[in-house]
Amino acid sequence: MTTPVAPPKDIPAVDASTPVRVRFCPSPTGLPHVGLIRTALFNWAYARHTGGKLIFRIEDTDAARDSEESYQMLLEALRWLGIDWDEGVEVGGPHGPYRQSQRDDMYQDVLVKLKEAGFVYEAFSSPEEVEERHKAAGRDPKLGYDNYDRELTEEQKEAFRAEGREPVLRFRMPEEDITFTDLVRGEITFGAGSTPDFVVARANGKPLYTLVNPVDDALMEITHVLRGEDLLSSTPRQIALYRALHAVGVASHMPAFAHLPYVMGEGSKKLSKRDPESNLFLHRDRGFIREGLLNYLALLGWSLSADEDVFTVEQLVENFDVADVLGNPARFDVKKAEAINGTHIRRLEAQDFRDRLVPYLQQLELVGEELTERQGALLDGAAPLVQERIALLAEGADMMAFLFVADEELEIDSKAFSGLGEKEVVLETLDASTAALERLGEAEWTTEKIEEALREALIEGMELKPRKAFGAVRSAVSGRKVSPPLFESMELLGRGSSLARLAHFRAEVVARD
RNA sequence: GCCCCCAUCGUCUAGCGGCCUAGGACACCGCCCUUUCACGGCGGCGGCACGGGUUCGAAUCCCGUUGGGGGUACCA
Repeated sequence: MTTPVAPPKDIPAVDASTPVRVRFCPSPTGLPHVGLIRTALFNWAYARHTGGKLIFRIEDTDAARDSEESYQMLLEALRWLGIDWDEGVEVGGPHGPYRQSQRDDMYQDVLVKLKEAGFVYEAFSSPEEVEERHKAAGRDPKLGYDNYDRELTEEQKEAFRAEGREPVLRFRMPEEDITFTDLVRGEITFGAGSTPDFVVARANGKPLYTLVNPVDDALMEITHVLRGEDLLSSTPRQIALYRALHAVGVASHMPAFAHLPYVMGEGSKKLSKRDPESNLFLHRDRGFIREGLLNYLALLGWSLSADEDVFTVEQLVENFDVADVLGNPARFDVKKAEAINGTHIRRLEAQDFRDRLVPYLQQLELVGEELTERQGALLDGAAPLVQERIALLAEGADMMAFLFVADEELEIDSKAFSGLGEKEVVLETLDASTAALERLGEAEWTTEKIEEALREALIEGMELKPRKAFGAVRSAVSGRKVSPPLFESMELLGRGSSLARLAHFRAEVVARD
């Protein structure tokens, strides 16, 4: 082993002319988190904006926490949103494999090089021993590693081994300030000594994130590291290690760093995996469309302009620059996300919107795998009626549900009975409606004729307020106080069903007290 | 404790020294439209954390305070 040295600081950096290579490198632990996906989105947007490449790598070096299921969900999440990658898992590329669990040989090679150059050393101290030494010296026991094993002699190491100890490998931090320019936060300096020597490989030889993340970034020639703010304080370690990697010929240049702000939940705490709204799939299941969620996620830390909150993914790609990302944490506001989503829903082509509703109708078991001709026709007619009035696709399916159930299976919401006025008047209204509608033949069963008949019977005939008059009919036909436009709904439902529901509802009213 | 980050309406933000008596969006409250609910339109409420500087001039620059967050693992 050579004499320990600090690696040289002058390693090539990236500049504006360097072709961009960014990466998304999650650990497959648990459900896809919206904060994580936002990070993927910004990396993707930056790659696409600059004409660069996005590399998708999996950091599965923690066998105890990683799962295949989680990996599959990550793929599903990115595919759903349309975030594609140029190199990485599933698609391959010149720097594979892209799962760290399959790259151990490379890490061992690098470890040997670093050891030979004296950049890493064997450390035998247990965490308890480090703490004890701090206490004995009157220091704060929570100070972290004390660099005790830095200058161990071969004899001392042998003695430890004789005790049956296996050493971890620690990286020797240079004793100097480390400064870098964060693309979103500007110049940041960590003082010399503020970062203790850190472990790069476990006693069992398995490398840790602290090693493999920079090593893979170097090997995959990453130029811009856009990652979560939680990794900001590990950057000095990353930079010091990068310099060492350059010294041993593994890294060609130092990447630029950008630390993206947190996505917060309620109050002032980071949106945790425990919070339901952190789960990307929950939003999808509630009926967010990719356009809406992508738009909202991009708004967390970035903005298109002073007065536009709604934009397309094309606009995002055209305008996104990581330098414009804000450093302050952003709260995930479900209400605003829904509002943005609603706008995108309204922008959908009618046919597209209709088609996207199908899975939600299936989820409610209103339709089967294949739509029947009748169901298709109902959906065609109802989709335009709900498109203007919902923020989530699931709401749309729910709103048109009454069209897809048999008359005798229609559930009547208890609230549908309230606010209709005096019971006698309600019955009279229903009777007048039925009488007027019965005079309409099948051929006349159109929105216009239905409206005409009901207006004549109820508004003119009974001199009722429209709200009360149509409210009773609405409750009868849809079982709800709120529904798509009534006359259109009745046309879709058909004469027989409409009259049957009127009769059924009348009986229910009579039976109620 | 130590290190680092952050600080404009309730929330997300525009603002990068004079265009700001601070603009937009969501939410909220009115009104209009209206067969319900929405959509749409109009209006309203509401903010530069505090204290020092620098400057002719500060939301914008600097320092401090306070507050919030993260890190300080043989997790990532």
